[in-house]
Amino acid sequence: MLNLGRQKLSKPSNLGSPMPQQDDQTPRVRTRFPPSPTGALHLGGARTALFNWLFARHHGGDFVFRLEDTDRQRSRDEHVESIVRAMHWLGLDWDEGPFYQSRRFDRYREAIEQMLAQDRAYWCHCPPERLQQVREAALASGGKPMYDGACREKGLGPADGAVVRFKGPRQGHTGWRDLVKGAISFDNAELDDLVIFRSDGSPTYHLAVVVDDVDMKITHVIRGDDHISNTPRQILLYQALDSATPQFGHVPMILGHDKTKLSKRHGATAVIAYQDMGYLPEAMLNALARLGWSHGDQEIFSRDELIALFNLESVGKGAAVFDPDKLLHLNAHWIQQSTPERLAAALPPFLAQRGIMAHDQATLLAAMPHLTPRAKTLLELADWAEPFLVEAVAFDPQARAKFLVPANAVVLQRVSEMVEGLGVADGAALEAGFKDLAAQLGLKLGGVAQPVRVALTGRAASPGIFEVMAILGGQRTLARLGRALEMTTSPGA
RNA sequence: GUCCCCAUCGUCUAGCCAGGUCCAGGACACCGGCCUUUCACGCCGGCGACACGGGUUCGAAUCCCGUUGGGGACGCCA
Repeated sequence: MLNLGRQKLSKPSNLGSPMPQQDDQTPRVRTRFPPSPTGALHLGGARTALFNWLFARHHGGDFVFRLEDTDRQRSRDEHVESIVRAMHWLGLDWDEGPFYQSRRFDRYREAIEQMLAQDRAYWCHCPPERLQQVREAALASGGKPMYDGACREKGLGPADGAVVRFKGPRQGHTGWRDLVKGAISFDNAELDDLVIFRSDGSPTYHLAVVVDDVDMKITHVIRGDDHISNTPRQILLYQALDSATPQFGHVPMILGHDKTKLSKRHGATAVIAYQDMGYLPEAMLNALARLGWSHGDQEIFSRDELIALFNLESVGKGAAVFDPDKLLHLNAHWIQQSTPERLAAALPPFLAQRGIMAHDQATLLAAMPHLTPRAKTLLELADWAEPFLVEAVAFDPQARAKFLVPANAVVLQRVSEMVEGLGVADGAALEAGFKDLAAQLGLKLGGVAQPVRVALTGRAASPGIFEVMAILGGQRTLARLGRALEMTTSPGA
């Protein structure tokens, strides 16, 4: 069993001081994130979680985490674990929960009894086949596939295979002022009597969310706009339960590059996959926040800035397409902002992918500042770090064929002598020496630097050559120079 | 099909609510240049959009209507 107790991951600092001002008139802000554990946390869900979390943190309120697992067939523990892992990674900590709907069935049953007693719900004996027919008939005659209310006034009781339906109003309109979309209204005639209690004894989503949001005193429901059509039905349920409705904010969906609902066809959609690909959580948070929300022309936001600046008014109304390139760019930025220590701590898994199971930490730390401007992901960072961490460098065949040739033997020989004399600590002296040598040999600086670069790193691209030598140290520099010198005369091996 | 939502560069967006300062600004990507010992970083420049049609107005990206387009919902899934 996972430990899913009260979580306190990162304490959002109050730098920039968001405004946790709470007077006694306005109730404390409480938001929630209620995924159903039927799959991994995907980008859309993560953004919804982020917006709810930011809204709560901005207002100094509470963020509740709840698992909507009323569908026992599809809900799985492994998905709960992966969602929790993703939330942890992103640093979205919750104040209460996780609550499991599957453990609250008694409470839902109680609500249903109450509605039944007040004639706000009724038993329905219609078999699935009939429902299917009614839907098809409605569709055929150009209408909306809705339940026709056959059992509505029959006064039926429980029976095998029976369900309980909500007895909704047939006239009037149900609307609300949406926090992001503005006024929205539905004709109640468009709403049919939805099932709130299944024949297997479990409550349905609509009933469970409403009861939970009431019990958990949720004040703001921030969710994807694919829930807009559910909202009038839920508002009616709040009323049937004699409860006040929370405020609703429907944020636009995140689409794939072809502008359709995000799915596996669009590449990596599970947030946790980005951790494995070498992305930093701050980059993901930054990217997710900017998908739909904006603050003038600002593009870069730290977690604390997000908390200080986030508001629902600045959330756009149109759907957004997720752009992996922008995430990559943001990741490069946040890698550069990060500290060598933190990066080094996050690197082992990526190093391991390259077969490096152990390495010298001091060397890695020393190299880090020269590596970060070149890496857009931790995976790339590990790649750049490799030459500094392995005993014998792997030579890029092309680089070797081009630079470790007999004609360059003299270059390597002379540089070795130079290093023996000057050491590797004084970059300026080395540079002067390189220029001098280049002039003597009738070469440009690159003519000297490139063979040396390949000799020391095995590649044609690396940090500045004098930095490379300093990081490697005199001994290893000389050893690699020597080995490369041998290679210039034995092309095959 | 019915209902609901939406509509500024390829993408994310600012501007729209309180019409003129917008022949529309920023960012990513792309292209060119600079820097340079390589690759990056950085810097400079370029390409590139108000979906369409009416209306209101001296004036509309901004307000109104319509069209088109897109998305979502219509389950004993959430």
